[in-house]
Amino acid sequence: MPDAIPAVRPERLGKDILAELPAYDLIELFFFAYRDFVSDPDRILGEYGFGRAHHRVLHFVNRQPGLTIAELLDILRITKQSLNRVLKELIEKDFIESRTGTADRRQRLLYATPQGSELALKLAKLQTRRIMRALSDMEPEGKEVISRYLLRLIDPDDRDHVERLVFGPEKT
Amino acid sequence: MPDAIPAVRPERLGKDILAELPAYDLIELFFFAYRDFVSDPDRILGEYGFGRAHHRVLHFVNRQPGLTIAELLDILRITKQSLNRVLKELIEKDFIESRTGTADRRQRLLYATPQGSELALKLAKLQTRRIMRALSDMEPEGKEVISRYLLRLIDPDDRDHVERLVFGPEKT
DNA sequence: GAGATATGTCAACAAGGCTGACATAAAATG
DNA sequence: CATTTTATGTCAGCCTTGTTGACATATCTC
Repeated sequence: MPDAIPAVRPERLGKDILAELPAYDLIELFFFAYRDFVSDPDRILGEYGFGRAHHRVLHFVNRQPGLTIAELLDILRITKQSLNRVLKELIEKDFIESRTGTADRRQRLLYATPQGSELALKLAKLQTRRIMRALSDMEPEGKEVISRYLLRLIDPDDRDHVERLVFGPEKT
Repeated sequence: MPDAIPAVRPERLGKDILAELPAYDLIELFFFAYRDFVSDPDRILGEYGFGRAHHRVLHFVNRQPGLTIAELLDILRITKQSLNRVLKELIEKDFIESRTGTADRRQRLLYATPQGSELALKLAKLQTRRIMRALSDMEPEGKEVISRYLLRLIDPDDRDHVERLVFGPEKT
Protein backbone atom coordinates (compact mmCIF):
# COMPACT_ATOMS: atom_id res chain seq x y z
CA MET A 1 0.00 0.00 0.00
CA PRO A 2 1.36 3.40 -0.98
CA ASP A 3 0.11 4.73 2.34
CA ALA A 4 3.08 3.16 4.03
CA ILE A 5 5.32 5.81 2.47
CA PRO A 6 5.13 8.91 4.65
CA ALA A 7 4.00 11.93 2.66
CA VAL A 8 6.28 14.94 2.49
CA ARG A 9 4.69 17.73 4.45
CA PRO A 10 4.90 20.92 2.39
CA GLU A 11 4.76 23.15 5.44
CA ARG A 12 8.35 22.31 6.25
CA LEU A 13 9.45 23.79 2.98
CA GLY A 14 7.36 26.94 2.91
CA LYS A 15 7.31 27.68 6.62
CA ASP A 16 9.79 30.55 6.63
CA ILE A 17 8.19 32.31 3.71
CA LEU A 18 4.69 31.86 5.03
CA ALA A 19 5.69 33.07 8.48
CA GLU A 20 6.67 36.42 7.00
CA LEU A 21 3.45 37.04 5.10
CA PRO A 22 0.61 37.91 7.45
CA ALA A 23 -2.35 35.54 7.13
CA TYR A 24 -4.76 38.43 6.64
CA ASP A 25 -7.50 36.16 5.34
CA LEU A 26 -7.69 33.94 8.41
CA ILE A 27 -7.19 36.87 10.80
CA GLU A 28 -10.13 38.69 9.29
CA LEU A 29 -12.38 35.69 8.82
CA PHE A 30 -11.82 34.79 12.43
CA PHE A 31 -12.85 38.29 13.46
CA PHE A 32 -16.03 38.32 11.40
CA ALA A 33 -17.01 34.76 12.30
CA TYR A 34 -16.61 35.35 16.01
CA ARG A 35 -18.46 38.65 15.78
CA ASP A 36 -21.52 36.93 14.36
CA PHE A 37 -21.14 33.84 16.51
CA VAL A 38 -21.40 35.71 19.82
CA SER A 39 -24.06 38.09 18.55
CA ASP A 40 -26.71 35.38 18.22
CA PRO A 41 -27.51 35.10 21.94
CA ASP A 42 -27.51 38.85 22.55
CA ARG A 43 -31.15 39.52 21.81
CA ILE A 44 -32.37 36.76 24.10
CA LEU A 45 -29.96 37.73 26.87
CA GLY A 46 -31.28 41.27 26.70
CA GLU A 47 -34.79 40.03 27.46
CA TYR A 48 -33.52 38.68 30.77
CA GLY A 49 -31.44 41.74 31.58
CA PHE A 50 -28.24 39.76 31.07
CA GLY A 51 -25.13 40.39 28.99
CA ARG A 52 -22.40 38.29 27.46
CA ALA A 53 -20.59 37.99 30.76
CA HIS A 54 -23.64 36.34 32.28
CA HIS A 55 -23.84 34.01 29.31
CA ARG A 56 -20.29 32.78 29.72
CA VAL A 57 -20.78 32.11 33.43
CA LEU A 58 -24.09 30.35 32.95
CA HIS A 59 -22.71 28.29 30.11
CA PHE A 60 -19.79 26.81 31.98
CA VAL A 61 -21.74 26.27 35.20
CA ASN A 62 -24.42 24.45 33.28
CA ARG A 63 -21.85 22.34 31.52
CA GLN A 64 -20.01 21.45 34.72
CA PRO A 65 -22.41 21.13 37.63
CA GLY A 66 -20.56 21.64 40.89
CA LEU A 67 -17.95 23.95 39.40
CA THR A 68 -16.11 25.97 42.05
CA ILE A 69 -15.38 29.69 41.97
CA ALA A 70 -11.67 29.07 41.53
CA GLU A 71 -12.22 26.76 38.56
CA LEU A 72 -14.58 29.24 36.97
CA LEU A 73 -12.08 32.07 37.43
CA ASP A 74 -9.46 29.92 35.76
CA ILE A 75 -11.69 29.28 32.77
CA LEU A 76 -12.85 32.85 32.27
CA ARG A 77 -9.56 34.54 33.16
CA ILE A 78 -11.21 37.48 34.88
CA THR A 79 -10.93 38.78 38.43
CA LYS A 80 -13.14 37.49 41.18
CA GLN A 81 -14.67 40.95 41.53
CA SER A 82 -15.76 40.92 37.90
CA LEU A 83 -17.08 37.40 38.24
CA ASN A 84 -18.91 38.14 41.44
CA ARG A 85 -20.82 41.02 39.94
CA VAL A 86 -22.47 38.90 37.29
CA LEU A 87 -22.63 35.74 39.38
CA LYS A 88 -24.51 37.59 42.10
CA GLU A 89 -27.15 38.65 39.60
CA LEU A 90 -27.48 35.13 38.22
CA ILE A 91 -28.00 33.79 41.74
CA GLU A 92 -30.45 36.53 42.73
CA LYS A 93 -32.52 35.93 39.62
CA ASP A 94 -32.45 32.18 40.33
CA PHE A 95 -30.50 30.99 37.32
CA ILE A 96 -27.60 29.65 39.35
CA GLU A 97 -27.50 28.10 42.79
CA SER A 98 -24.47 28.23 45.07
CA ARG A 99 -24.02 25.39 47.57
CA THR A 100 -21.38 25.06 50.25
CA GLY A 101 -18.84 22.40 49.41
CA THR A 102 -19.03 19.10 51.27
CA ALA A 103 -15.41 17.99 51.26
CA ASP A 104 -14.16 21.55 51.67
CA ARG A 105 -16.72 23.81 53.24
CA ARG A 106 -14.87 26.95 52.08
CA GLN A 107 -15.73 26.18 48.50
CA ARG A 108 -18.89 27.19 46.73
CA LEU A 109 -20.22 24.64 44.29
CA LEU A 110 -22.20 26.19 41.49
CA TYR A 111 -25.22 24.61 39.84
CA ALA A 112 -27.62 25.85 37.21
CA THR A 113 -31.23 25.91 38.39
CA PRO A 114 -33.88 24.38 36.08
CA GLN A 115 -34.54 27.88 34.80
CA GLY A 116 -30.81 28.47 34.32
CA SER A 117 -30.35 25.18 32.56
CA GLU A 118 -33.18 25.96 30.22
CA LEU A 119 -31.73 29.32 29.25
CA ALA A 120 -28.26 27.87 28.79
CA LEU A 121 -29.64 25.20 26.50
CA LYS A 122 -31.65 27.71 24.50
CA LEU A 123 -28.56 29.81 23.87
CA ALA A 124 -26.39 26.79 23.08
CA LYS A 125 -28.91 25.58 20.51
CA LEU A 126 -28.91 28.98 18.88
CA GLN A 127 -25.17 28.87 18.45
CA THR A 128 -25.30 25.24 17.41
CA ARG A 129 -27.61 26.12 14.57
CA ARG A 130 -25.01 28.46 13.12
CA ILE A 131 -22.22 25.97 13.71
CA MET A 132 -24.05 23.11 12.04
CA ARG A 133 -25.28 25.21 9.16
CA ALA A 134 -21.69 26.12 8.39
CA LEU A 135 -20.68 22.49 8.71
CA SER A 136 -23.27 21.17 6.30
CA ASP A 137 -22.00 20.56 2.77
CA MET A 138 -18.56 19.96 4.22
CA GLU A 139 -16.57 16.78 4.08
CA PRO A 140 -17.45 14.33 6.87
CA GLU A 141 -14.02 14.90 8.43
CA GLY A 142 -14.63 18.65 8.37
CA LYS A 143 -15.74 18.90 11.95
CA GLU A 144 -12.74 16.98 13.15
CA VAL A 145 -10.40 19.26 11.20
CA ILE A 146 -12.04 22.38 12.63
CA SER A 147 -12.00 21.27 16.24
CA ARG A 148 -8.42 20.08 15.99
CA TYR A 149 -7.45 23.42 14.53
CA LEU A 150 -9.24 25.46 17.16
CA LEU A 151 -7.63 23.40 19.88
CA ARG A 152 -4.20 24.08 18.43
CA LEU A 153 -4.87 27.81 18.38
CA ILE A 154 -5.08 27.73 22.18
CA ASP A 155 -1.98 28.43 24.25
CA PRO A 156 -0.02 25.18 24.57
CA ASP A 157 0.01 25.44 28.37
CA ASP A 158 -3.78 25.52 28.48
CA ARG A 159 -4.43 23.03 25.78
CA ASP A 160 -4.63 19.96 28.00
CA HIS A 161 -6.82 21.75 30.47
CA VAL A 162 -9.24 22.87 27.78
CA GLU A 163 -9.21 19.43 26.20
CA ARG A 164 -10.29 17.79 29.46
CA LEU A 165 -12.87 20.48 29.97
CA VAL A 166 -14.38 20.20 26.52
CA PHE A 167 -14.14 16.49 25.80
CA GLY A 168 -14.30 15.19 29.37
CA PRO A 169 -11.55 13.64 31.51
CA GLU A 170 -11.49 10.43 29.37
CA LYS A 171 -9.00 7.92 30.75
CA THR A 172 -8.02 9.27 34.18
CA MET B 1 -13.02 7.02 -12.40
CA PRO B 2 -15.06 6.40 -9.25
CA ASP B 3 -15.01 10.12 -8.51
CA ALA B 4 -17.70 10.61 -11.10
CA ILE B 5 -20.22 9.03 -8.73
CA PRO B 6 -21.39 11.72 -6.34
CA ALA B 7 -20.83 10.75 -2.69
CA VAL B 8 -23.81 10.51 -0.39
CA ARG B 9 -23.61 13.35 2.07
CA PRO B 10 -24.28 12.02 5.57
CA GLU B 11 -25.39 15.39 6.92
CA ARG B 12 -28.75 15.00 5.20
CA LEU B 13 -29.49 11.93 7.24
CA GLY B 14 -28.32 13.07 10.67
CA LYS B 15 -29.22 16.72 10.39
CA ASP B 16 -32.31 16.72 12.58
CA ILE B 17 -30.69 14.75 15.36
CA LEU B 18 -27.53 16.80 15.31
CA ALA B 19 -29.44 20.05 15.34
CA GLU B 20 -30.98 19.13 18.66
CA LEU B 21 -27.76 18.29 20.45
CA PRO B 22 -25.77 21.40 21.29
CA ALA B 23 -22.29 21.37 19.78
CA TYR B 24 -20.67 22.15 23.10
CA ASP B 25 -17.24 21.16 21.89
CA LEU B 26 -17.09 23.64 19.03
CA ILE B 27 -18.81 26.37 21.06
CA GLU B 28 -16.21 26.11 23.77
CA LEU B 29 -13.22 25.62 21.54
CA PHE B 30 -14.25 28.70 19.61
CA PHE B 31 -14.42 30.67 22.84
CA PHE B 32 -10.98 29.57 24.06
CA ALA B 33 -9.32 29.90 20.68
CA TYR B 34 -10.59 33.42 20.13
CA ARG B 35 -9.66 34.42 23.66
CA ASP B 36 -6.02 33.50 23.05
CA PHE B 37 -6.02 34.74 19.47
CA VAL B 38 -6.91 38.32 20.42
CA SER B 39 -4.76 38.34 23.53
CA ASP B 40 -1.48 38.13 21.61
CA PRO B 41 -1.38 41.77 20.55
CA ASP B 42 -2.47 43.12 23.92
CA ARG B 43 0.96 43.55 25.46
CA ILE B 44 2.31 45.48 22.49
CA LEU B 45 -0.81 47.64 22.21
CA GLY B 46 -0.42 48.55 25.87
CA GLU B 47 3.04 49.98 25.19
CA TYR B 48 1.46 52.47 22.81
CA GLY B 49 -1.47 53.26 25.07
CA PHE B 50 -3.85 51.53 22.69
CA GLY B 51 -6.47 48.85 23.22
CA ARG B 52 -8.19 46.24 21.10
CA ALA B 53 -10.52 48.79 19.60
CA HIS B 54 -7.56 50.72 18.25
CA HIS B 55 -6.14 47.52 16.85
CA ARG B 56 -9.25 46.69 14.88
CA VAL B 57 -9.42 50.18 13.38
CA LEU B 58 -5.74 50.27 12.50
CA HIS B 59 -5.89 46.79 11.01
CA PHE B 60 -8.67 47.49 8.56
CA VAL B 61 -7.39 50.93 7.59
CA ASN B 62 -3.97 49.47 6.92
CA ARG B 63 -5.47 46.70 4.86
CA GLN B 64 -7.66 49.03 2.83
CA PRO B 65 -5.94 52.34 2.25
CA GLY B 66 -8.53 55.01 1.50
CA LEU B 67 -11.25 53.37 3.57
CA THR B 68 -14.08 55.78 4.42
CA ILE B 69 -15.69 56.27 7.81
CA ALA B 70 -18.93 54.72 6.61
CA GLU B 71 -17.19 51.61 5.31
CA LEU B 72 -15.27 51.25 8.53
CA LEU B 73 -18.45 51.57 10.58
CA ASP B 74 -19.99 48.87 8.46
CA ILE B 75 -17.09 46.52 9.09
CA LEU B 76 -16.82 47.10 12.81
CA ARG B 77 -20.55 47.40 13.50
CA ILE B 78 -20.13 50.06 16.17
CA THR B 79 -21.49 53.59 16.40
CA LYS B 80 -19.65 56.53 14.92
CA GLN B 81 -19.21 57.95 18.41
CA SER B 82 -17.38 54.85 19.54
CA LEU B 83 -15.30 54.79 16.40
CA ASN B 84 -14.44 58.46 16.64
CA ARG B 85 -13.07 58.13 20.13
CA VAL B 86 -10.39 55.65 19.12
CA LEU B 87 -9.88 57.02 15.63
CA LYS B 88 -9.17 60.47 17.02
CA GLU B 89 -6.42 59.04 19.21
CA LEU B 90 -4.91 57.12 16.31
CA ILE B 91 -4.84 60.29 14.23
CA GLU B 92 -3.44 62.45 17.03
CA LYS B 93 -0.66 59.97 17.69
CA ASP B 94 0.07 59.86 13.95
CA PHE B 95 -0.82 56.24 13.23
CA ILE B 96 -3.62 57.10 10.86
CA GLU B 97 -4.07 60.00 8.46
CA SER B 98 -7.44 61.36 7.39
CA ARG B 99 -7.69 63.01 3.97
CA THR B 100 -10.66 64.72 2.44
CA GLY B 101 -12.18 62.69 -0.37
CA THR B 102 -11.56 63.80 -3.94
CA ALA B 103 -14.67 62.55 -5.73
CA ASP B 104 -16.86 63.29 -2.73
CA ARG B 105 -15.41 65.98 -0.52
CA ARG B 106 -17.70 65.04 2.39
CA GLN B 107 -15.89 61.77 2.83
CA ARG B 108 -12.78 61.19 4.88
CA LEU B 109 -10.36 58.74 3.37
CA LEU B 110 -8.28 56.96 5.97
CA TYR B 111 -4.68 55.89 5.49
CA ALA B 112 -2.17 54.30 7.84
CA THR B 113 0.96 56.42 8.28
CA PRO B 114 4.34 54.63 7.98
CA GLN B 115 4.33 54.32 11.76
CA GLY B 116 0.78 52.97 11.71
CA SER B 117 1.55 50.53 8.95
CA GLU B 118 4.53 49.25 10.85
CA LEU B 119 2.51 48.61 14.00
CA ALA B 120 -0.30 46.96 12.07
CA LEU B 121 2.18 44.63 10.41
CA LYS B 122 3.85 43.80 13.71
CA LEU B 123 0.53 42.80 15.25
CA ALA B 124 -0.58 40.86 12.18
CA LYS B 125 2.66 38.87 12.22
CA LEU B 126 2.12 38.02 15.85
CA GLN B 127 -1.31 36.62 15.13
CA THR B 128 -0.04 34.92 11.98
CA ARG B 129 2.51 33.03 14.04
CA ARG B 130 -0.27 31.48 16.12
CA ILE B 131 -2.37 30.77 13.06
CA MET B 132 0.45 29.07 11.19
CA ARG B 133 1.65 27.12 14.19
CA ALA B 134 -1.83 25.66 14.53
CA LEU B 135 -1.88 24.93 10.80
CA SER B 136 1.41 23.06 10.74
CA ASP B 137 1.10 19.29 10.85
CA MET B 138 -2.29 19.62 9.21
CA GLU B 139 -3.30 18.30 5.84
CA PRO B 140 -2.42 20.64 2.97
CA GLU B 141 -6.12 21.32 2.39
CA GLY B 142 -6.52 22.21 6.07
CA LYS B 143 -6.28 25.94 5.57
CA GLU B 144 -8.83 25.86 2.82
CA VAL B 145 -11.23 23.90 5.01
CA ILE B 146 -10.80 26.32 7.90
CA SER B 147 -11.29 29.48 5.88
CA ARG B 148 -14.30 28.05 4.09
CA TYR B 149 -15.81 27.12 7.44
CA LEU B 150 -15.17 30.52 9.02
CA LEU B 151 -16.71 32.20 6.02
CA ARG B 152 -19.83 30.09 6.35
CA LEU B 153 -20.16 31.01 10.01
CA ILE B 154 -20.73 34.61 8.96
CA ASP B 155 -24.26 35.89 8.47
CA PRO B 156 -25.33 34.99 4.92
CA ASP B 157 -26.23 38.61 4.15
CA ASP B 158 -22.70 39.73 4.95
CA ARG B 159 -20.86 36.84 3.45
CA ASP B 160 -20.34 38.34 0.01
CA HIS B 161 -19.25 41.61 1.50
CA VAL B 162 -16.71 39.94 3.75
CA GLU B 163 -15.51 37.74 0.93
CA ARG B 164 -14.75 40.76 -1.26
CA LEU B 165 -13.11 42.47 1.66
CA VAL B 166 -10.89 39.56 2.62
CA PHE B 167 -10.00 38.05 -0.73
CA GLY B 168 -10.28 41.18 -2.86
CA PRO B 169 -12.89 42.16 -5.47
CA GLU B 170 -11.62 39.49 -7.94
CA LYS B 171 -13.53 39.69 -11.23
CA THR B 172 -15.44 42.97 -11.04
C1' DG C 1 -3.10 28.08 67.63
C1' DA C 2 -0.88 29.97 63.32
C1' DG C 3 -0.84 30.42 58.74
C1' DA C 4 -2.65 29.38 54.24
C1' DT C 5 -6.65 29.13 51.29
C1' DA C 6 -11.41 30.04 49.19
C1' DT C 7 -14.45 33.26 48.89
C1' DG C 8 -16.91 37.87 49.52
C1' DT C 9 -17.07 42.85 49.41
C1' DC C 10 -16.15 47.91 49.14
C1' DA C 11 -14.41 51.62 46.40
C1' DA C 12 -12.53 53.63 42.50
C1' DC C 13 -11.25 53.57 37.84
C1' DA C 14 -10.74 52.48 32.59
C1' DA C 15 -12.06 50.73 28.07
C1' DG C 16 -15.29 50.52 24.90
C1' DG C 17 -19.82 49.86 23.85
C1' DC C 18 -24.55 52.64 23.69
C1' DT C 19 -28.36 56.60 22.98
C1' DG C 20 -29.93 61.21 21.85
C1' DA C 21 -29.30 65.66 20.18
C1' DC C 22 -27.31 68.90 17.41
C1' DA C 23 -23.87 71.04 13.85
C1' DT C 24 -21.57 71.54 9.38
C1' DA C 25 -20.24 70.91 4.79
C1' DA C 26 -21.03 69.00 0.50
C1' DA C 27 -23.73 66.43 -2.71
C1' DA C 28 -28.02 65.42 -4.90
C1' DT C 29 -32.46 66.63 -6.37
C1' DG C 30 -36.58 68.94 -7.97
C1' DC D 1 -31.27 77.77 -7.05
C1' DA D 2 -33.57 76.31 -2.86
C1' DT D 3 -34.26 72.19 -0.44
C1' DT D 4 -33.21 67.90 1.18
C1' DT D 5 -30.16 64.21 1.91
C1' DT D 6 -25.74 62.39 3.10
C1' DA D 7 -21.13 62.00 5.47
C1' DT D 8 -19.02 63.25 9.18
C1' DG D 9 -18.03 65.45 13.83
C1' DT D 10 -19.11 66.41 18.59
C1' DC D 11 -21.16 67.01 23.27
C1' DA D 12 -23.12 64.78 27.19
C1' DG D 13 -24.32 61.00 29.72
C1' DC D 14 -25.09 56.12 30.58
C1' DC D 15 -24.09 50.87 30.74
C1' DT D 16 -21.34 46.63 30.82
C1' DT D 17 -17.46 44.50 31.93
C1' DG D 18 -12.97 44.53 32.72
C1' DT D 19 -9.13 46.34 36.21
C1' DT D 20 -6.48 47.35 41.03
C1' DG D 21 -6.07 47.58 46.00
C1' DA D 22 -7.57 46.75 50.50
C1' DC D 23 -9.78 44.25 53.82
C1' DA D 24 -13.06 40.57 56.05
C1' DT D 25 -14.57 35.85 57.10
C1' DA D 26 -14.76 31.05 57.29
C1' DT D 27 -12.39 26.96 56.95
C1' DC D 28 -8.64 23.88 56.15
C1' DT D 29 -3.83 22.43 57.12
C1' DC D 30 0.18 21.99 59.75
